[in-house]
Amino acid sequence: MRERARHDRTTIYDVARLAGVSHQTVSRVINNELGVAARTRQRVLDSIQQLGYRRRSAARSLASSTSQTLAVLSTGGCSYGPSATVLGIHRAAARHRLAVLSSLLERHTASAVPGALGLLLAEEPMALIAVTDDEQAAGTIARICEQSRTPYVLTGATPPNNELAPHASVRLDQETAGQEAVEQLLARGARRIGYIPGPRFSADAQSRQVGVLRAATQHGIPLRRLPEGDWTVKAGFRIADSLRSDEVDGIVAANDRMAIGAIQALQARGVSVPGEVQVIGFDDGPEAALVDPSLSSMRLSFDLLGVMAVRAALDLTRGTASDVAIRSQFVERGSVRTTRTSLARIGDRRPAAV
Amino acid sequence: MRERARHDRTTIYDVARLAGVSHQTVSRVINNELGVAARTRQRVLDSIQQLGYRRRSAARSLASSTSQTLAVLSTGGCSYGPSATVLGIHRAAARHRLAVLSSLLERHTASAVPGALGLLLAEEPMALIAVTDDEQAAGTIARICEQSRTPYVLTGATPPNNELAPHASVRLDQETAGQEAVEQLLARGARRIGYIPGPRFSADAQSRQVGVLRAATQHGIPLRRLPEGDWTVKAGFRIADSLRSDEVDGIVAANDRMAIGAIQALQARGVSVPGEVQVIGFDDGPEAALVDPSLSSMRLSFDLLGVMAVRAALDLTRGTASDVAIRSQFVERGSVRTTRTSLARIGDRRPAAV
DNA sequence: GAATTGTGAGCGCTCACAATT
DNA sequence: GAATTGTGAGCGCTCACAATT
Repeated sequence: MRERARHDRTTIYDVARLAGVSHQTVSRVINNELGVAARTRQRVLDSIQQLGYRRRSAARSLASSTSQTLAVLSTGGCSYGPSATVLGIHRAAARHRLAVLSSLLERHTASAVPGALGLLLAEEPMALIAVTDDEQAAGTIARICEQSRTPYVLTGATPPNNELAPHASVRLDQETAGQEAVEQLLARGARRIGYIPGPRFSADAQSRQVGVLRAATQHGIPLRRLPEGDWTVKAGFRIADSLRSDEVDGIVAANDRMAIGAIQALQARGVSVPGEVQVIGFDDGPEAALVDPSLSSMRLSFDLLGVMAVRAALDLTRGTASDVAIRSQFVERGSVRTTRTSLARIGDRRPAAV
Repeated sequence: MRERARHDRTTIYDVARLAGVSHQTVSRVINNELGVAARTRQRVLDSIQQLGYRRRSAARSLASSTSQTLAVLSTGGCSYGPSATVLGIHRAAARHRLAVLSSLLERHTASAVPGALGLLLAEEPMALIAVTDDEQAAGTIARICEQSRTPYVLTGATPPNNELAPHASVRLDQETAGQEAVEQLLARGARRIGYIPGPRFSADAQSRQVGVLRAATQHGIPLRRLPEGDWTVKAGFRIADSLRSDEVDGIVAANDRMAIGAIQALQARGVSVPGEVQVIGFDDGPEAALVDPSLSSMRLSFDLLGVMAVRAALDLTRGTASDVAIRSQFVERGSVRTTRTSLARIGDRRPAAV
């Protein structure tokens, strides 16, 4: 035998020796397999305890060609939605006793996606969950996963048509949310509605816009489409500031930040919110409740999105591909006027989902 | 040879055959080792490219008993500080081409720490970084890491005295930040300063308080210590609301949220901020700039904290233990009065760090 | 025959050393 | 002798099967 640094690590062989069984029996016990006599199992468990044995997952992965690891790639930095989604993924993964390997990138670092993905895939995760609303990044992720035959779940972006690797899509039903945002303003008496869209590259922004436009069409009201913003407060301010007085009596912004900026611009010009202009944002992030007036917003269940993404990933490994859309919820706050009439009639037209 | 499902996976042996070299030479190339002839290296690289070979990290870990993986355990949920720290860790890890295995828990889930840690340690990370300001959680983490001889880095909590496993501490210099917050108010004419502390279990809250109290003592001003809050806007509101009029002309709150709540309470009673009471928070999170008046805050470089934590973790694996404190920065906004006099004289007394 | 336990090879790398140029 | 390349065992598990109760 060669001279190799002898580690003091305990292996299943040590446990087996102490328990007086074979290594395979120990393997059966740590994998909770059936067909081990209760007494034997107990002896093995005692030995594990006594020696402080802990299974080496690298050895297991290598031998079984499977891992108990989920990979997560997010391009959302530390902004609220992506963070909450990633947190939901972790909660669900912990419940299934899966390890989570993650790579968090910031927006506009698409060039870093292949490198990050390579690092993740080297660990051979059972599946990869992409948390991104950047269509280009999602495309890159899908392509590389297809190449390496890694099952993947997209949250927020459009799934491709490829079929080399199993994949699924979990998303928030942003279209319906966009539609409801407009309908909430209509129900509150607004008739000249302006829409501040999010950036073109964002799938989220696109679907919200589709819903907004659809609502306007369906209800036969003109929609004032404002310039595209980049999600920031500053952009919301600038865009709302360019409006002529009286041009709108309601504003839907594609996210909370831009809605907050819009409110600030209106207030700076002495326009009352919600008296003269009502405003609704998207996300219902933590800042929505803090501003004055507090911001009404379409609440998107990012946490649930993460949980469903894990479920979809596990389904994939069992051969089932899912395509889930999660419903949003209107949160009424100070930036809109209260309404006495029930909105049920308008709201109920939406298709059920989840 | 037994019948075993033959995977189509390419290994270094496949690469070696194609390149006409031994598997060891391939290993040398993929590990960037010296002493491989340039021509040979190129042939191997070409073969890797051609076959789409990707190293299996499980095999590498098993054979070398080392991994290129960093484990991260956070108890901060998706709130700003912890998220930004975790993001910083990811940025730095990516730069070093390290995989990141993470477990994100929410506050008050201390009971989940051992389970989460077990899952992480099974992967045998080169080191673990704890992102928590919960002393109890940090204690548990330290104990378990010591047991399994895993190097660990604490961010935000106090390191223990154990010496079984190498460990380091990286933190934000919260004491100095607390001191400066008070001094900024003093420099702006405030003389009756109230302090809203964070929860007792939080190490962050404790160090901020130490600095605040020290500043008051040093400058010989009375400090009105208010009841302890739980970081929420609501707590800040409640605590500030319990103040008698004129009791304070300056408030330092242990975080932005509580500071925002305090401002709202004051404004609700018709007290002008910053006219009658000036307010300073901690964190400089995204909400600080959004409220009205915008909130002055002690900016803590969470991102840098994460980056330094990775550096400390790498140092640990080379046998160096570091203990780093990162300086904070005052961000002046609308919730304090402007001052014409330079603050350099008061500010300069602080010891240099990082 | 059913339930339980054991045997030995193999997963894909790295390590220590040997062999070749 | 220095630079480069090769050999075979071993890391700690699981797999497929065999052997035992």
